[in-house]
Amino acid sequence: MGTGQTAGRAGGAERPYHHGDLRRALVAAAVELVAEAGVEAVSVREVARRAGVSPGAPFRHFPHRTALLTAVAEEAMDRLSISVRDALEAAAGEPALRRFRAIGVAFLGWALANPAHFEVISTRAVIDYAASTIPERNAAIRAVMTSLLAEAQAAGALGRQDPETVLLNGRALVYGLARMHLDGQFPSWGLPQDEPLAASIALLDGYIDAIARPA
Amino acid sequence: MGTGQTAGRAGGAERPYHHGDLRRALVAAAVELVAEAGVEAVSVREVARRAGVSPGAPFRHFPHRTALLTAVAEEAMDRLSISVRDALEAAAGEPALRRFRAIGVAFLGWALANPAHFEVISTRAVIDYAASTIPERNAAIRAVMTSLLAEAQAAGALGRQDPETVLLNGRALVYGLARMHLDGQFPSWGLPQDEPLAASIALLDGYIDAIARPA
DNA sequence: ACCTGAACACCGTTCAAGT
DNA sequence: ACCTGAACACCGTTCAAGT
Repeated sequence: MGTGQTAGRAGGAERPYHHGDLRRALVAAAVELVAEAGVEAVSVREVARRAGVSPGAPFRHFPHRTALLTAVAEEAMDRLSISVRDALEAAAGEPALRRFRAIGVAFLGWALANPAHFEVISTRAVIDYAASTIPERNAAIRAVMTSLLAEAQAAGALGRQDPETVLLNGRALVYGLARMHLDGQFPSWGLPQDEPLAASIALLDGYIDAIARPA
Repeated sequence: MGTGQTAGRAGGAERPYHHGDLRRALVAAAVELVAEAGVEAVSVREVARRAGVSPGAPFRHFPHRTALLTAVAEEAMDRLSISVRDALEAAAGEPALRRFRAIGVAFLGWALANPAHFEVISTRAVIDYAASTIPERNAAIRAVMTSLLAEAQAAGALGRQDPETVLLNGRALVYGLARMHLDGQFPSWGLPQDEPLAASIALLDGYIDAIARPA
């Protein structure tokens, strides 16, 4: 044990990393820190400490703190995308408007369960949003929503609203709810802190009902 | 000039403040900084510098940076409240649902025109939201919205949705739009960066139309 | 009563020097 | 090619000492 030579790619890197896959280790440490103590708790130095490396080392892999957090955000966005995909698979047989709803429910479920990660993928002040892969991930989800609403409209399931308005208002609603929760505003709007997801889904259902064609 | 004695209350405090109303000067400097360069640019030391005072002086008036920013947020919230009040006065003669809409328009107008101040009053990570006067200001606006929706319902202006759902979804929608704008997400949702207010109001109108009783 | 100025324990970031 | 460790210019916050 301890001949101090580790392969760069495969193999089981144990103990400290003097050579290992530092980039990945840094992102992993940052992801942990975000979950444990929120975005503001992520300092490059603390991440370096957790990776067992000197304070300057991370700058070999990320030009600045924002770039590190952007990598964290991209990983978080991947998880959100998977959540949405799973929800769509689970709702595969249902009408288009129900599948549209399922995306909202998945988003709310993920955002309320992972507030700090939701903050990272959302907040401009924290990451380089435009330069990240997040907009394209978003675009993919948006495209699914658009086609679901087109399908719903073709089936006569929509009311008076045009699909684009339904899409954007739905997105803003769900994003707004997730943000209100994150920003600690549920109490001041009479929403329960204990069952935030149930309350949020009930509101989403109210919205869906408002834009659906009357039965 | 310069006999170095300034009254604590009235009088015209000129030049530096060696004694003056430092608390107010600190808040004013912080408000300026927020507008100029955003929340993250507000450091206690920079605020002290702008007020012409030593780095430790602010801590005589605010226990921590968060308390200073909370004072900034309360001032910002006052301005937002005035904006809403003015909009309600301007819409005095109109039907309840139009006055409900006017509150949303005023909120959007203020938030999009003052993104950094909107961030300060909204973000939990930045201020002590619960301990501030902001929740009560919010409650006042919420109370007006509630009574407007009750009035709208009594007049038969609402569709199937119950007023509480209409209220909370309306709030989440408008908050979500303001946040999406602040977080730089308008482009990735196909919304114009140049005319964000017009686009947001159009969406709000779509929502109002969806919850209104069909004509 | 309020402010100064030095101090402490942190930051992000850079850069020579090491391996 | 990648990492160390010292350095720089910042922070928030505390606290003796000054007026």
